[in-house]
Amino acid sequence: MIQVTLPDGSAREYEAGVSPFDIASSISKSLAKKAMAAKVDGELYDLTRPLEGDAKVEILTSGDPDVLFMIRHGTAHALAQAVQALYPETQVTIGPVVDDGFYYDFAREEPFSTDDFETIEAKMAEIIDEDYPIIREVWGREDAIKTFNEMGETYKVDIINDIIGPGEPLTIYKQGDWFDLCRGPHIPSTGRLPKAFKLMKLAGAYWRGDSDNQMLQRIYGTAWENEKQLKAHLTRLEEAEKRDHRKLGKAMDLFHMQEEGPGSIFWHPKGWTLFQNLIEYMRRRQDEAGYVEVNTPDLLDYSLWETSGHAEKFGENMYSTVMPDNRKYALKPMNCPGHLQIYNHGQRSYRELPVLMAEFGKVHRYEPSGALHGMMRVRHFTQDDAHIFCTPEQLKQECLTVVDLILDIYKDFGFDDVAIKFSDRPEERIGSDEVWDRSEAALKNALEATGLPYSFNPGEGAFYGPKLEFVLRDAIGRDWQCGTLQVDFTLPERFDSTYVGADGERHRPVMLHRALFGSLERFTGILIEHYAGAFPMWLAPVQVVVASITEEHNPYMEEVAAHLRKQGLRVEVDGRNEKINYKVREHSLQKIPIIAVVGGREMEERTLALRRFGSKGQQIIGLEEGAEMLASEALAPDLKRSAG
RNA sequence: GCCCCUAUAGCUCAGCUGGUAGAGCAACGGAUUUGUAAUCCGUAGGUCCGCGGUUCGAGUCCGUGUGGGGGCACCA
Repeated sequence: MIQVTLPDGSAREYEAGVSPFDIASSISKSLAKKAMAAKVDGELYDLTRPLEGDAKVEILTSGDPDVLFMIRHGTAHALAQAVQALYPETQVTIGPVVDDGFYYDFAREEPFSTDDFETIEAKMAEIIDEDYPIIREVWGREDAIKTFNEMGETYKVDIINDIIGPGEPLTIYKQGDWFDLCRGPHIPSTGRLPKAFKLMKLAGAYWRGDSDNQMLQRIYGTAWENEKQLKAHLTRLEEAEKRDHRKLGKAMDLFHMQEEGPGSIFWHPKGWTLFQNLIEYMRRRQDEAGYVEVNTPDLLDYSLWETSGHAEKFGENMYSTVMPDNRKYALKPMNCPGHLQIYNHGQRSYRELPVLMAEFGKVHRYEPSGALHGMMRVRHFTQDDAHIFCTPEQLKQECLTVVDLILDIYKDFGFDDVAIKFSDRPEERIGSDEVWDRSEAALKNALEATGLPYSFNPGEGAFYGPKLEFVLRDAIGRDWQCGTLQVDFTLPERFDSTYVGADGERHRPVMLHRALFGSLERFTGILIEHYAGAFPMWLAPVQVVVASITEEHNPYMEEVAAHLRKQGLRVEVDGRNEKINYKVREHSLQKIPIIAVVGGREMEERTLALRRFGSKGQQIIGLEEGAEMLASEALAPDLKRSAG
């Protein structure tokens, strides 16, 4: 007997052997027409596949996130069918659903071009118009391998041989004369695809994600339930493009990059102010949290990284050179060995622990050329790095404190939605399994004590220890991995770090690696995009522009500027012989938080006419009072809090 | 690193199928002295990314290098 829950919440019963589609038809013609898929006992299920026994069935129609998933998957199949119809020499591989759409990977000698997209899209539309029923079949292993081999679809054969377990059924989905090996499920016919799709981009991708394998051609597409959603999505992409930090960095004169320094940033005065604001803020927060700040050499003997194990794993990515003294030096790619040297300098007592050692450390990494991306991934960057040396007993508390600090700091930038990922031992690692057992347990234990939700990234830990990653969601919903917290029992061992315990014996400290912003360069880039260049006053490189109506008012303008600067505000003046409209436009485009206009009235009454970014009104306020008000508005969030 | 795309003035871009470069903004000079998102006129500005090739002739076609973009792989 089959129990069915209807969209209105009521329930009916059916005999086994009917399909969800039969059920939908028995309820109403319109439901049968709208139905896209079913959920059977909570699992997605083909609408037209007969039900075998007792089951709880739900009929899914548009508006359901699972339906969108099915639409995207169906559109991926339409893409593959269209491509093979147009370019028969093409082999298909896989075509999964991803965020906002889908992709399909093809193998073909000749490269596709985005110029082909129009042709392919038209063919896809044709396939949808044909309304081919999508039919599920279960094939025998031998048959499937034989068939795909005969067709020259070697990748499908690989999938059957290497990926699908021997016990698993091989399902084939047919639409018209085309079919694909696919786990399914699928919507009942191509005609139900909404045609709200668009092929987006072309990319290379390694077969099975392995850089030793052949490179395939990937076509990305986006697909939605209707034209309106598709349009909205495309608009979102345009909006995101407008806030691109590379674009805004140029337009706002924050930084530039050039050919001679691939992956390195030339900070212009305004960008550097922004950068320094972040450092000052972090320095205050760390001071408050009991950190001490240090500075260690950028250039050190290579042997330190041989000791740490970084040379073996990342030697290729280190800038190193042999100097005339015949010693090999390296630009530090991370600060850990430096901090261990300071920790090891002299004898440590348990009474000193924990030691919280912070450094705004510039590091150099020869990142693969293809990885470089604006200021988000560079070869020369600054970490807000710190290492916490503590006793095993202190470990949990220290982890908890770091997590609290990270989340609290992100809040000050409006990042309230932060996801935490826990990564355990990778395949390539140092340290014994016993040590990994301990460090993973310790970190997990601390994480669970926070009570925060987290996800699990198996095998993604650092080579010396497990890690937490903090992923924040920006103003337009994009995710960025920034902070990290790693537990390390191994490097203290390798560098023979010790402390003397209460028992008078030497013990091994535990080392925590943590960064909150991660890379200052990257974090600055994220902030540019998050705020779309309209920084809150405390971060803005220029907080106030004082603009005169005519040159006659320039002396008062200078007086006002001097007054505001005395309050610690970052002020520029605009006394050019231009219309006030022109000046307001220019500084609004530069997203200056406050434009203070001064003309005859203001000069006379010793006032300011303030215009705030994003609002058109003006506020008339006395010079003294206005300066004080602006100064308090310009305080960093932590200073605002302590000012009460 | 791999695949595809791409490089023209400080910036954003135009330059059809090969015939020795053009616009807007910015800059500079002048006029204008202006009340909350572009005042007018004028001037100057380019090894068309580097190198090599094809051609009578290359910004344009081909090769190669470098940078950049979109992905993949990588990410201490």
